[in-house]
Amino acid sequence: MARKQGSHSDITGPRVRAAALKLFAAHGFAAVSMRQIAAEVGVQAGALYLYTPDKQTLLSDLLETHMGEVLSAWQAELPRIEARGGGPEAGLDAFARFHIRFHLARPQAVFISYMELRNLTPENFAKLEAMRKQYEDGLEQILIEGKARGLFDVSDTKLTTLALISMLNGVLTWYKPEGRLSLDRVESIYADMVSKSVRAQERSAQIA
Amino acid sequence: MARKQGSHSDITGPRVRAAALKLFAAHGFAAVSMRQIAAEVGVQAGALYLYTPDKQTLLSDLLETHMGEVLSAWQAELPRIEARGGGPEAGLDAFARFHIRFHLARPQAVFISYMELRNLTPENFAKLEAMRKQYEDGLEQILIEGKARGLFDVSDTKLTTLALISMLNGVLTWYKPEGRLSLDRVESIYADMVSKSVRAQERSAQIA
DNA sequence: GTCTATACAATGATAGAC
DNA sequence: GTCTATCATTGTATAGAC
Repeated sequence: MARKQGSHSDITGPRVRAAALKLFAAHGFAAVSMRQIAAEVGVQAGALYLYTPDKQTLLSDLLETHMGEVLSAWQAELPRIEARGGGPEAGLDAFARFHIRFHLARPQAVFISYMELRNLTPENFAKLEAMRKQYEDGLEQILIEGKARGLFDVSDTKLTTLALISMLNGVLTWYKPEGRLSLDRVESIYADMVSKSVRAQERSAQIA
Repeated sequence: MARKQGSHSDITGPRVRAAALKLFAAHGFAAVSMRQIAAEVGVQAGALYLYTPDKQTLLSDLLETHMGEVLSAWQAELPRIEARGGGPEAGLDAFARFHIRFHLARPQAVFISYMELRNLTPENFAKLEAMRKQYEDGLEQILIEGKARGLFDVSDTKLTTLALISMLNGVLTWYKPEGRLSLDRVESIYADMVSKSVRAQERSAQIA
């Protein structure tokens, strides 16, 4: 029989995206059906097409929204770095802590951002790649400046940028909020490893 | 004993696994159909079931074979570490270089080993996790020994193990054999970052 | 051992009733 | 705006011919 008649487009739209995000993160884009998403929302499959032209667009909207949030959140972080002196060391520490904190607060969006890129159309993929590159460039600039000042010993800033981000992303694969380590502790350990891995050697014995 | 004209089980079996590996890595387990795998091999879909009971087993066989190769290859590497003195510093360097080299030689298998774990049945997943843990323990033992000797400054060996492996795995996302950096160079840069990120501070100025 | 043929559920997406 | 009903297609897997 006829179920609810109410107009819910303003609330159902976000719920559709939330359900898709949750299910894509849990099972993968290709493994999740529109019917599953609809069931999670509590509507029929056909109703989803009021909120997205197709499944592919639903995915790319989630990814673009996420990367947009990453970029603007990092922009918002920059004044805080200046307040700490603004040098490359402060910047690198801030980047590591920001990355850990922000990503752990949005594990599902981060997860699909790294897993489901290949399910995007070439156009959508290119747009996401450009945003990701912009974020990476923020870190690389810090490395470049630190290297120029002799603070960092980095032979290849591009490679090092990617290596550091990979290390930081790894936290997603194991971190559990109820685990033995607090978020602050995890942040500090990672920030310390990042810092040490690029720091120029103080004059002292090298290992053989 | 009637001779058959197309007896190829000894060659078709490996080709089925090779095709599945290639397609799973390229598009994801859930996105690849048995029909696609069959087309890649050049047989009909039904013929695949001569070589695997089902799609899920095809995946878990690929992953278990790969992890078995990782473990035995690392075992084979241990004598080489002894030859270099056998200390934690030599061990850590050897691990980083081994991991980079071995993984870059099998990018597809490594890729699905990290991406498709969630598509395994709980039993198959548990088996794979145990093998992965065994590999990680090899690295953690090096860190534990280095920490005990005062060579490494590592506050949490488990977390550091995961962070280092994440960093090393990252090479897969960007390395191209025809790129601007040689494999040796990449190996060296990563091994250097790994080494520095855990090395105990020589006495000298700390950053503020 | 490999094929064709097929079973039969599930998929993404659309049309039209209310 | 949501529903039911439906479309063409594709999914995994099996049966039986040769």
